[in-house]
Amino acid sequence: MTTPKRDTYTPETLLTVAVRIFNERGYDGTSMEHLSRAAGISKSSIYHHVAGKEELLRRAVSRALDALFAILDEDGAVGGRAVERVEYVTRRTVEVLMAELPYVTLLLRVRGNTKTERWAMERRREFDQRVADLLKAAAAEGDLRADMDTRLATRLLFGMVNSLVEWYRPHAGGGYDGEQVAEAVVRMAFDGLRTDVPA
Amino acid sequence: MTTPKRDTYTPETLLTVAVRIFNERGYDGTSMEHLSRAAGISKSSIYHHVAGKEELLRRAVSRALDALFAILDEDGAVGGRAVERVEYVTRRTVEVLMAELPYVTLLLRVRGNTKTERWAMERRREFDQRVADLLKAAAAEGDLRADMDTRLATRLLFGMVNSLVEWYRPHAGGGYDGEQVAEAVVRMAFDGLRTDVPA
DNA sequence: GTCTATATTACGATAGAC
DNA sequence: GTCTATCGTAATATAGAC
Repeated sequence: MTTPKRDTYTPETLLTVAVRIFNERGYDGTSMEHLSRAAGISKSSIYHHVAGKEELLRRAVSRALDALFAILDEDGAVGGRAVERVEYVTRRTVEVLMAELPYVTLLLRVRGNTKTERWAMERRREFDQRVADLLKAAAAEGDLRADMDTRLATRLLFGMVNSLVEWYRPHAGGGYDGEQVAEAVVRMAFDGLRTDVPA
Repeated sequence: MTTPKRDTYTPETLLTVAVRIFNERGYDGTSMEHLSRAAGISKSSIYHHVAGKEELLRRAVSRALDALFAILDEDGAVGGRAVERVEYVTRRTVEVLMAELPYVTLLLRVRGNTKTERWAMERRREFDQRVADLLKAAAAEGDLRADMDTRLATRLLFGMVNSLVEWYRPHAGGGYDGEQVAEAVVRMAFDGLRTDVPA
């Protein structure tokens, strides 16, 4: 079994450090020198574990993408009324985003300067398209307001969800509970901020 | 008067080119060589117009910040019921974001690696705080749902608004009308996506 | 105002010792 | 597995001609 012997790096433990620095400085703003100082080993030692900077990026965004796509295969995302599936995917995306925060953060900030970045952007677009199809189905079933374009609604909804990476921090002093955030996102998106008044 | 004589660059016209490339490749991912090729002049010619890369960034984020702060001084943001002021600021922020799209985009993506970036982030936090105070007042007046933390609501609301920079493009083929987008944001944020049902 | 040429530093990555 | 030393390239910025 994989006993955590400590001390020496593996590609996975090195990735944890690298992703943190990538998110602090941006991928392009992070040099191997920055990574080596944060990891406490020399630049050349990093190359013993991974092929280079771009492999670290590829491992990170893959992890984020795998976690996001897995949502779409869960029971709550494949059965029942479309509007229920949309709510389910929304809530689960918030949860995955918080559970895999640094990896998803990196994914959402990729600019497309390298082959790895362009591949990540393309897979992310696929995920967005799958979600957009869900909203379209919910609108067709009459459960979403008809006066709003579904593609636009998808973008706003997931713009709100994805914005979590800009401020959500686990365990922070004034931090929010994960469940509280997911609930707030769903409430605001589907029922709105305004005090309920009789229609 | 400032006749647009064409052809030769000014700091302002150069900024237009630079901001576009900054947004395509990211600020750190953009070299002076990239800028010189995009502008059609040599690297050294750029230094004739501006002190360097960071001055271009400073000019860009200043323009974005000035436009955003100006909203808070407009009539609709200072008078009347707080919830009306929140709606006004939300709508106007969407409009400013679309009108100054490349500049605001750059502002929202700075990471804090340089003094200019840290200054921009600090001013942006001030703006966010001013908006958060507005929502707090609206909640105190009973016009926003009481079961949601106002700081959290502010973050979600402006997360949604700011996400526009990730996809909104003016004049695009399948593009949205600016007014339509602003209306959709306000509708979704305050009334929710769901079909209205009697309370 | 724009250019070519270049100084200087930083970068990603490798070689080879221990 | 980690290190020091270094290679080759690309970065920001400047010098000086036109």
